[in-house]
Amino acid sequence: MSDDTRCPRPTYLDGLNDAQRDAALHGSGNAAGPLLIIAGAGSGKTNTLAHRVAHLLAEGVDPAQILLLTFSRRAADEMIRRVQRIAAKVSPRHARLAQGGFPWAGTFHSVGARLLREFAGRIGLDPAFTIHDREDSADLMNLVRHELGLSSKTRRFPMKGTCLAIYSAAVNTQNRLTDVLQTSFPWCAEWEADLRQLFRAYVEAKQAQQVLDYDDLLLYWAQMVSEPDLAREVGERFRHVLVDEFQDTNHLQSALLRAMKPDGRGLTVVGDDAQSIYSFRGATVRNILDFPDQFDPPARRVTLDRNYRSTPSILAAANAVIAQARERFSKDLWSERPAGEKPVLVSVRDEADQAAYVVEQVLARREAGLRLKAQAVLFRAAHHSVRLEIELTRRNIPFVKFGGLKFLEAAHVKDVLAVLRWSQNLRDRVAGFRAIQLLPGIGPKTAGRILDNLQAAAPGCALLPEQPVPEGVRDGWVAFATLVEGLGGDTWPQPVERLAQWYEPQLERLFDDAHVRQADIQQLARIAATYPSRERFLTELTLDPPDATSDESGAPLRDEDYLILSTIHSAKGREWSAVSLLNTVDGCLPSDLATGSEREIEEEMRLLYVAMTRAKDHLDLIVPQRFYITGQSGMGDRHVYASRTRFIPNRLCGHFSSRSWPSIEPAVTGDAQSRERAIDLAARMRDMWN
DNA sequence: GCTAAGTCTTTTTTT
DNA sequence: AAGACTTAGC
Repeated sequence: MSDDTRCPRPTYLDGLNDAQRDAALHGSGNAAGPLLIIAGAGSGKTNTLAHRVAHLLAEGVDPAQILLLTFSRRAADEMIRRVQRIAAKVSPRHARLAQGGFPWAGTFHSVGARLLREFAGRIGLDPAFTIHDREDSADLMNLVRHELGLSSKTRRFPMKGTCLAIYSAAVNTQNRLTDVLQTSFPWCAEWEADLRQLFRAYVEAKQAQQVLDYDDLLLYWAQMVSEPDLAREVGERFRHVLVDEFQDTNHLQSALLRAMKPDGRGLTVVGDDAQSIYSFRGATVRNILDFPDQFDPPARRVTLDRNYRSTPSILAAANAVIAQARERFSKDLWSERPAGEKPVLVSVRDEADQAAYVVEQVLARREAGLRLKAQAVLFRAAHHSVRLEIELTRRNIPFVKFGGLKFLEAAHVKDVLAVLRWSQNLRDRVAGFRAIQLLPGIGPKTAGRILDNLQAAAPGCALLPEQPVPEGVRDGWVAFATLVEGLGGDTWPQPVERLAQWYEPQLERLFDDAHVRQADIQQLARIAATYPSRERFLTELTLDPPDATSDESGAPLRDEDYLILSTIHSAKGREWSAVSLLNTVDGCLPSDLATGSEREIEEEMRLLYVAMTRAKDHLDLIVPQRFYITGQSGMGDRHVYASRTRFIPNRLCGHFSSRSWPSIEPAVTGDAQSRERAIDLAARMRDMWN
């Protein structure tokens, strides 16, 4: 018997290298033990996982038995597309099977929502529960906070966002409140007793209104599978559970995986500890570092360290940066591509020059034949790109921005959605509270009273127009109440259009830039029309919000060429031929707000690593020398000097080339001047801390 | 009881 | 630069 027949290698696996194939084929047959794939940046992770899924299909696993957990909806779609392409190579039957889709592919949160709706009856949950996004949750927290009288304490009580952050951290890390306060929010520790009371009331409020927040989607899921019978039932339904971006899962998520797959059989997780960048959301590198030894026998580990993306020069620099990290699965990425050019450290005077430099480079590369879409500008915080956005708009260069303020978070969009949500569920206090106050002359007091009345009354909304409101508002209120009552009767998407019509005068009254916002409302109506019903629209929008904001520059058409602007977090998993990183400066990266502990600083270092490893061929790290202080009157000249990020100390400079822009005139006075400035600089740096 | 104006705090990354 | 809270005025 020849080797070939004993180990037949299906041709659809031909494109993989040895390690990738090893991962794809792991545990062929039924006895697939737990598998950890450490997949470095650009090592073909998605491809490997997609092959593994296709291989499972080839072995006869039904797509409905595969639970595929990814970080974002977009990642899930991409994965499924690839699986379908590979399955087409296996056989026509498998192609059809894959074409039918994977019902259980998505984010932890969206899969959680689906499971909970299905099992709602058995865990005492209303199957029609609504889902609050972060801002809704913060609003509810605020409501409760006021009701408990915590806002009028003599010493200032933490604000709604902080309260929610503390609550969320406690839930996601599964730590005690005391510990969470101690480690992450020491300045709020004095409020522990009040916070505990607040959180208890917050949970009760959610339950009274049949509302779940993001954390609940995981928490209820975890609670559900902590019941042995349900755990077995859910665990058996999914013969295979595959988790992407495992380094960014939190304690709660790993607990829930373990509950479903106690012995790890059928469990595959993929990740890269060097790219863990979500600890602010409770994610912990420990999940991936400790994964193998959770099981007996321990999980098999496969490392993918061959990089197919970047030039060796870029990889060498990125490896040198991440080598400074303290704890990780050691791996250095390698590549067989030609060396390429070193990453460039570009020194510019200020943010205005930074924007000008980026535009010049982007245009030059486009002249050289590189499409805008193959280029990206990355940054730590969404507002870092403001200058550049202005410059791009002025120069008529189309761009799309990822990350930062979402379309759905804009006040006017939230207003319309609040009315729509309230019309669906009049007991939704958060939506109602916001919706009712849209009427001029009605504030928190009247709104609260109306909601109390509705709560007390029997379900059904016949009495809405009769609610007590101040005299001058009567007519407006009756018109509004009638509209809200009528929305349920219209066929979708009529309600959104009627609502938009009603909202227009409010828009004029509330905002100076009403016409810009009006465009967003129309955009919302267009998005709404792509959903089959009001219910589906409202529930699915919270979990899968549209990606990019429709900017004033006008959203570029799909087939048009445009430049990508993105926060580093939103750039996860993506790649471009040329990447420019803005503000590679201490204070921005690491962010001033994240230098509290060594753990936070390490995460900022990984952030730089993630940014660098997005680049295939060209990488510019831009270092503005000074920053103007915002908030000063008129054309103030107050500024601070910044220095290159601490993650690229001098001893690593050999991995980079350096340049200044605009190029320094070789004038005799140049040196003297710059030295004088340097002395000045040191004094100012000290002054910053006075 | 509502709104508008003024003061003080917080300020990132996202499902 | 925005949001939360307080205070003054209608």
